[in-house]
Amino acid sequence: MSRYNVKETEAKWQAVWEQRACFAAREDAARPKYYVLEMFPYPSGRIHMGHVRNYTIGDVIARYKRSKGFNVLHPMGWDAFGLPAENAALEKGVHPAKWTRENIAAMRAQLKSMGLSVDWDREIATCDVEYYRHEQKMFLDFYKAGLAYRKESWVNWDPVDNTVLANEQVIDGRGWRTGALVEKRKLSQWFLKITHFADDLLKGIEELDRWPERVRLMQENWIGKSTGVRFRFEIKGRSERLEVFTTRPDTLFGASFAAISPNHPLAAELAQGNPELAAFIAECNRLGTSEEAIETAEKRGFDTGLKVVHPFDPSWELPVCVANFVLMEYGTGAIFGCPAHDQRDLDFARKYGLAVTPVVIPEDADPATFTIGDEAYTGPGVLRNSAFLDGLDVETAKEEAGKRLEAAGQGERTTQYRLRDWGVSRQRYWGCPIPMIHCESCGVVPVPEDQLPVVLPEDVTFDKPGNPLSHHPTWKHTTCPSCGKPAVRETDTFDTFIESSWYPARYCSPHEEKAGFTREAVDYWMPVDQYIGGIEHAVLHLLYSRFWTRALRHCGYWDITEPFAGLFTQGMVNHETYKDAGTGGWLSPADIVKNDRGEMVRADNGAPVTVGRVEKMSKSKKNVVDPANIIDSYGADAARLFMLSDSPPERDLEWTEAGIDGAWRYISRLWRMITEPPVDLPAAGTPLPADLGDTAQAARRLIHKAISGVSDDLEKFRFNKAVARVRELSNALGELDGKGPGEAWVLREGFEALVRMIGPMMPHLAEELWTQLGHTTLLADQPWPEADAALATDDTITVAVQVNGKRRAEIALPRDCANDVAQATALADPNVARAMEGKPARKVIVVPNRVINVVV
RNA sequence: GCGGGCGUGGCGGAAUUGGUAGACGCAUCGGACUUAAAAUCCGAAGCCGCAUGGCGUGGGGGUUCGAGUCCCCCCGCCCGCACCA
Repeated sequence: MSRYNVKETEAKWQAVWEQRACFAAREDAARPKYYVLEMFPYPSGRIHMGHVRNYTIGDVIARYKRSKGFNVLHPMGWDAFGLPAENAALEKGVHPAKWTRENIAAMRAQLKSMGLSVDWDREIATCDVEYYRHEQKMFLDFYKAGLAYRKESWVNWDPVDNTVLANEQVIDGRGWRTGALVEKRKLSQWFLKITHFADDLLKGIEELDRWPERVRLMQENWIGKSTGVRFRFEIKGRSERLEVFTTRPDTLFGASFAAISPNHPLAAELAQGNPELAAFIAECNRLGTSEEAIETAEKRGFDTGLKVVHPFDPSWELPVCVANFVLMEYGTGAIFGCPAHDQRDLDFARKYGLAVTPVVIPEDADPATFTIGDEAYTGPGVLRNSAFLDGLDVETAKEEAGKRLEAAGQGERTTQYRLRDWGVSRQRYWGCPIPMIHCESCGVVPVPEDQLPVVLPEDVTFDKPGNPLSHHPTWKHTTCPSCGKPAVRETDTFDTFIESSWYPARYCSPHEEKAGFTREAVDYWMPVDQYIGGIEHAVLHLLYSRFWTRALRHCGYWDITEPFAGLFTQGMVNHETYKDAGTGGWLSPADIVKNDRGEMVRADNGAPVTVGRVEKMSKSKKNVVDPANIIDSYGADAARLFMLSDSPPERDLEWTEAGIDGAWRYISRLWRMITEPPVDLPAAGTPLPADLGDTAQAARRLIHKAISGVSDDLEKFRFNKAVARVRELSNALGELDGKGPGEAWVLREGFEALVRMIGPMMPHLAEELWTQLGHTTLLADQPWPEADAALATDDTITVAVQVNGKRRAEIALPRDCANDVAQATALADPNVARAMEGKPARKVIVVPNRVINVVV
């Protein structure tokens, strides 16, 4: 019995595919293109199971589409700038560039061991100047087009390290390295005007019909469009006015206060002469901005003593409070409070004894008795107690109130977005330099295009805290392109989301030197037909890419609007967690064994182990399984098969030892079944014999049903079902002894179909079996099998017969047989007759080819 | 709090979208091969019952000839978020 030699076989075919450049993509107008892209990895050093799942899914799609005749582009590269490289420099003294490039080399080898159908000739790394130089040019074009600008913005500042911290480096308000209390500092930073496209980005979501609904929803909420009115209150005794935004101008007659954010300039001004208010503001700021804090926080306010005048009634004055639930970042940082129709305002009013006047009465309520309890009324209704708005419905009243404010010059109807402009400056070394120069006489001057690229210097040191670019002896010193006087370069670098915003385009012409991409290449390949990655990028990366695509169109780079026509978000790879029952410390799966009583114990000392819940693989919980070890012992195909089996790809998957064993067993079984058939198979290409017996005939039906089913499953990314169907077919073929008329021929047909169908999932095994079946071609170049529609549908169908909705019998009927024949056959069945207990059928429902229900 | 999703055997999951619930796999049990074990192969199995049969898709109700699927109420779990005026 020959054993399948995984290691040798997988290495052999990987080499063959590479030598023959099987997966090199060329533009070809004659063939339909298909661009499959998995989110490119950050070169952390080793691949993890999430990568294996991601790239397996992508590779199945890529190989399947290839076999269906598409001209497939399936590239790979590295999201190579970012903070971890700088941390490595600080912790291990390795230069970020060296660390990154070594990681890339290691991970490239690991990815190649998966047998991906990637065009490695198109590999890119975003830290290469050949890559990032092009985004410097794009940024300058955005600047010219008014899409990039500079403004003051807050950063987290670590006073000990004298460095800016990213949000994730701030833990409980302290710097992650120094433990020092983080300060807020204002710095001048670069922003991209994503808000310019707010409405377009929102409208575009409607067209993304191959995106998951929940990602579309998350983006919609993130953009957060609301329409309303911006108007100005007159402040008693002061010359300036208080501007507020509201979506409910219809409820203005129910107003009982105005409130401003603790961070509102007016609050700051008043606090100067009022230590109590200053203390209140400080207290509000202390209260964390975490969701939990906000949720449990009580609505609190501080009466400033100021009064504002109601816009529709000069004799009506409202108190102005500083309130902890008003956000400076949204709208104008000030609101008017209508307790009857807004829950937060109601909570606030109840606490401080302010008036609660209902002005919208539900259609079915009695206006004389309608009152508000502890729940604000936010539904539809008719306006009351509202002067000129009385009797109007909510929508009409909103419009009318808006018009009045506009007519009086007090306000205007506007649209408000939650979306804020994208701050792209990072006070970091390992990123793309922002191509700008600061001149004392000329101010900010863009680097002239002929001086691009601004190359990130690699001769830097990390011995001083802060950004090494600022400490570099020469790099930042230059001359002003405008006046020629000495000037300094911008030492900030770009947010790494910029690199990932346009990399799909770079893959289309990765070696182009003059531009980020050529028009011909992107016109042919873009947009990406299928993008695959984790849900964690649902908002930022995917939204920034959509923005960047629009910004490029705005600047005449191309005509496309959306970078990703289809999006698939895969689930996580999880694993059981283990703790030492005595010490409570986390244990790795590798440290655990089953003892002879079937209990989980420590491998080293036999101590009992508590098995915890199944959770996302993470270093901290030690429930990580290294794919390299798995591929080493079971092979890439087994790992790939496991990733595709059982769990639907969008759901979380639990990695288990038993599961990978099962995958390996199936591979061995297929190998044995096909390399040691029960009878000699006819030569490849032997025509269909005339004398097919019933067994052979039935087996052919199963083969063609499987082809049709698997094709359908792969089209819909239902890989778990495709695997189940493939196994079903191999079970059926395994039962044939090949001795009956035509059976040997059918075995060959079945094996070939099987091998073609596992091609995308287990490409090495499939390629090897293809050779074993006597072919000299490459399976990778073979077309997907075609199902014979006549064979894929049964001509006799087993139909269930129900009596009063309960299944009582099964009968065999010719496909699509006449209803009266079906009915007669059903009623003639003895089990049916018995269940009917001699009563006449009142009604018989016949669902063709499905079910017959007799009602008595 | 708001928004979204989910709940099916011991487990992962399937069910042609209102038509035979439990495909396929894992674990389990029985048998064959073996001195034995492993591997492999064959077979059994939702639950209750010896059986005719009954019960069964988180719980309760409804619509329907027929409900895992549709509607209403409740329970539990997961994810996202922004007190958004």
